[in-house]
Amino acid sequence: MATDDLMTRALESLGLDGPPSVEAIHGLTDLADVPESMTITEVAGLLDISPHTLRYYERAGLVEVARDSNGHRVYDAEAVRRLVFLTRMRLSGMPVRTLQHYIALADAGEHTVPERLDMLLEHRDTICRRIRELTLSLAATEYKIATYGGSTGPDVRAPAAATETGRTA
Amino acid sequence: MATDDLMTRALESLGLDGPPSVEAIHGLTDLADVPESMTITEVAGLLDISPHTLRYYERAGLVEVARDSNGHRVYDAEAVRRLVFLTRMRLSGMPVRTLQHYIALADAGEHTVPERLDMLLEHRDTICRRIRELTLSLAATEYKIATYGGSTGPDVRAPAAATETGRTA
DNA sequence: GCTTGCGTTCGAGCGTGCTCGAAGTCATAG
DNA sequence: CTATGACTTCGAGCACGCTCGAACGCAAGC
Repeated sequence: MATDDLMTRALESLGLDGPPSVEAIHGLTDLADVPESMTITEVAGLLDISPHTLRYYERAGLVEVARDSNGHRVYDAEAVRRLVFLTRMRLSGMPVRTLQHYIALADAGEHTVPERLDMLLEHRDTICRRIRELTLSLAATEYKIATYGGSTGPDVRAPAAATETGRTA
Repeated sequence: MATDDLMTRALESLGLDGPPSVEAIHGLTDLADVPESMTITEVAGLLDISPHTLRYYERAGLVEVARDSNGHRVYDAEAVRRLVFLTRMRLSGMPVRTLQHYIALADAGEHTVPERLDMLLEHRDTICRRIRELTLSLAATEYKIATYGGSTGPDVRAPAAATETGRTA
């Protein structure tokens, strides 16, 4: 069996064949419809995280959020945009510690732009590495599924000697 | 700016353009050169994890490892192959709990093959989802890098109204 | 007036996955 | 004879990222 095919199929099964422009631009711009101000549950719903987590982020110093007359949080567009960024970064694996550093820089002013840019570049590399790792793991998993015999190792060599359990469907 | 280009560049920067057959087959078969038996540090070196972690996996019931006359662990080829599988799965995000379940099934015998296969299929889907997530995050990060202005949000709309910090290099 | 509901603060707790330290055993080197 | 060093077991500790519970506040509805 051609291993190129294997990898190709693995990549195809991701659904990355066609131009994903619609998805992509949505992922990038779904923050265009941010209202003037939102409650904590609204933001939680928007970002698909819990109010608990939002309060945690605030405690961690990642966002400042104003209060209304009742002491309830009022998220303005700025805060929501920041949170969109933060959750994106979290989702792609950036640690909270790193985000704290980033935010501290952002709040420190313009002159920290180069360092922030460096952080983003490094994070980009991290994501790339991770995707490569996952792609390889995916190929390995596909392979194991395809040749499944029940042994814990793929048993790459041993074309006719199924030692433990023989089944190749 | 064309968002297709953005995504395309993002994908290209992964280095997935050419056929990665060599890499792939290596990732799949580097367990072919497994010696008859290995010490804990050798296995740790092979898998790039710590001896501590190997003992932890054993305590967790993920592998059984024999001892020599000194009470030192002796990893046979079977154990090493299993550990290769386990670390691959861990690396791709499968929880230890799930692996415990999988291993329990594998040790339970042939009749658990369908369930094990199901687990692998599900894990494959999980990896695919994760890769898609990361790919999107990568595109977003690339975008933010490209349009970097220092604000926390990408500021997709607002071509001339830089509210916080105006800089678009 | 009282309940219901949605919010608040604070600190503690938890699940995951290691990671470490202490105390001991053995084998080889000097 | 005694280090030195690689290994053992056991239980505890830790970093991370939430997640939760308790006690409270306010505002609208019955």
